[in-house]
Amino acid sequence: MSRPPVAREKVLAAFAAIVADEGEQAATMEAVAARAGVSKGGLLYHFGSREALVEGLVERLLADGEADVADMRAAPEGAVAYYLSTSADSPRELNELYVAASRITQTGADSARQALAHIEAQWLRALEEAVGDDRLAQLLAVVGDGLYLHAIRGDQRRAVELWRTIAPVVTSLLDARRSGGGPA
Amino acid sequence: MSRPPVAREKVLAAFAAIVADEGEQAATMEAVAARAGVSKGGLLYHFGSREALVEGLVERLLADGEADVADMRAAPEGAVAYYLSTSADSPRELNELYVAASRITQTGADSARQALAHIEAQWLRALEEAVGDDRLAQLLAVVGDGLYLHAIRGDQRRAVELWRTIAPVVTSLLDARRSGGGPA
DNA sequence: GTCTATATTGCGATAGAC
DNA sequence: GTCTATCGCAATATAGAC
Repeated sequence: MSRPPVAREKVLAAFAAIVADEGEQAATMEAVAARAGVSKGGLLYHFGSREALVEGLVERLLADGEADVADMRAAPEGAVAYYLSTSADSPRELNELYVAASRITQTGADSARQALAHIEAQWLRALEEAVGDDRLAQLLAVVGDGLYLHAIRGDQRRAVELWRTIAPVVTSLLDARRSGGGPA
Repeated sequence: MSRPPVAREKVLAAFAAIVADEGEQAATMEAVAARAGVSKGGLLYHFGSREALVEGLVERLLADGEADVADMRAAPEGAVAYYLSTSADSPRELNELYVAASRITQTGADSARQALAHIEAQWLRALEEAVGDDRLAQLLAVVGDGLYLHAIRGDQRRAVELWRTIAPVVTSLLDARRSGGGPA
């Protein structure tokens, strides 16, 4: 348990990668096996079914999500900037898992939906602590979701472009609110 | 052309409905035919392939999208409120088409991606005209995308909930900006 | 643990009657 | 214009050798 077989990890990484950049339908057992460098039979030794593959991905998403929330709280640029910039373009492996899970959501895997909701709730809590206003935090979370929508659609360039454009607006709005107190 | 057969329309509506609320994989030719009340052969008379079905949906999305942009510009509550509230919960048929197209995007249909980009560009232009600031307009567009992400994931209740929560924040931010001029 | 078959199912698409 | 019947294929999963 503490040291799962290497092949298993490679299979999981291949599955996440194909789902994230070609879609779930492209991630057939054969395609995943080929990308991981094993045979179909070899894959099925580690993951007895396609569903098991999805479950494995969900488990890793939850684990990596916890780590990301910790990074977010400790980020020098602040939790808000960390959250939004990584929503548009996360260099880390979490992005691939998140995009993959978001796509899998659409073919009925309820565990993926729950895992995403779990992580999003934690991101939201960290945002609340950072801005001190739960409704503003929800707005920021929605902005992150909007950036992610483009990443999920496979247009990460557009997501990054959008983030660059709106970042100063978000900053100025937060500043204005902090200094002025703001209505409502 | 001006009066396409009724069966064709019913098939298209069934396809959009199944994709929107059960996912694209569930929308098999047989399932679509059953929901539309025709046989598989009957369906294939109108749409010779699955791809033709997708193209038909894209065409309707573009037509309905134009109509929505017109409604948005004419909305009594203002273009921003119209856009964001309908992002969370559009009572109209457009929502189904938009969600369906967003899902289809993930199985490689490039025409769906292009159609969505086309409509989104028009929404953005209408937002720009309403708020008089192109970067703020992009931020609002991203907020709409974020609300839609939840609708696309099949959790429209959550999308509506989020909109109710953040609506006053958006309003107050817009007001503050309008009266104060705002930095940047 | 990993491989090469192979069984099985479900889908898109065709053919041709009505 | 709509139907029934059927072909061909691709994908999941199994069986059993190595």
